[in-house]
Amino acid sequence: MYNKYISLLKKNSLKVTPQRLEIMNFLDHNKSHPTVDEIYSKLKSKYPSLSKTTVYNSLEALKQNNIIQAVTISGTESRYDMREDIHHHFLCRRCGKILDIDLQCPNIEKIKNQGYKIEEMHGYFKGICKNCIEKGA
Amino acid sequence: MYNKYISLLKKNSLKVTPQRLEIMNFLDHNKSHPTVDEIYSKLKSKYPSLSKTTVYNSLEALKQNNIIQAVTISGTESRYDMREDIHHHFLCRRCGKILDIDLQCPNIEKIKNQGYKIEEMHGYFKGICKNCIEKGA
DNA sequence: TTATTAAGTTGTAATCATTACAAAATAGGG
DNA sequence: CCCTATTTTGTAATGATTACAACTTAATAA
Repeated sequence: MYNKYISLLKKNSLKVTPQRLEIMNFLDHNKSHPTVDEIYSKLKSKYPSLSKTTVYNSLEALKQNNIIQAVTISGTESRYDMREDIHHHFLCRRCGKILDIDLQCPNIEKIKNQGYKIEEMHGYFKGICKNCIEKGA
Repeated sequence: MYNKYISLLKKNSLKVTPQRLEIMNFLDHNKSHPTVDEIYSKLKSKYPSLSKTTVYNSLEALKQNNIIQAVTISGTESRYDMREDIHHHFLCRRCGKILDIDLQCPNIEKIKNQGYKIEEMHGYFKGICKNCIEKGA
């Protein structure tokens, strides 16, 4: 059911293309913060005509319209996230996974009151995740 | 007076080299979160033998030892910061400046209590800074 | 439905930050 | 002063991202 994605695109005056629908669908069903390359590789096998530039272009358009969010926690590549609510991210140094951390930032209001206009907020934590701590020695 | 930097290096079992001292001194006196290229260019004119690889290497060593911090807010390049206290960053989309935001994150303890080991914490805000809002129409 | 055109897609070729590597230099302990 | 591990240096890769131009298509209006 791509209706959800179609209306999101239309609401933002973006043309509805099969490529964009596939990318949105992929992100919606892969919450592991995939890289451009992961998105491209997976979709390429199903849609051989897909170009990596299209993936970049589409992600950029979706990001500009706040449909998706770029997660730059690793420092070397962007990862993408389709969640709408504000949340933070945790990068595990041992297993490399990027986990969602659900918490509110009580500081945003404070900064707004200081005269800043806030358009984006990112909270990144790095360390060792619960899972790896339990497994590891 | 480079004594401060010398003892910081020694405390961390890093060799004291003129390159490292210059880089530390530069960061200490340039709180504008310079890029590798900015650090390199400025120091290169004073110390022509300096190599950009050395800047990268030194920054990496200093980062590993928590003497400096990498700020990856822009997504395209790392910037560096010598402040010791925990603080957040604000990237102004209009003037491009990266500003320090002094506030505590009350959530760190919460996440630790959930079983995560936290080694780093980064809070990034993006928007328009006070200054640009006042100047702009 | 068809014609029109602005928007989107594609592939290739740049770009640019960062890393790899190996040879030369040097810091610091003995 | 010697020795050796560490650091510096320059050059050459790497890898993510962007630029670009030709081609294609979505969406609008007649």
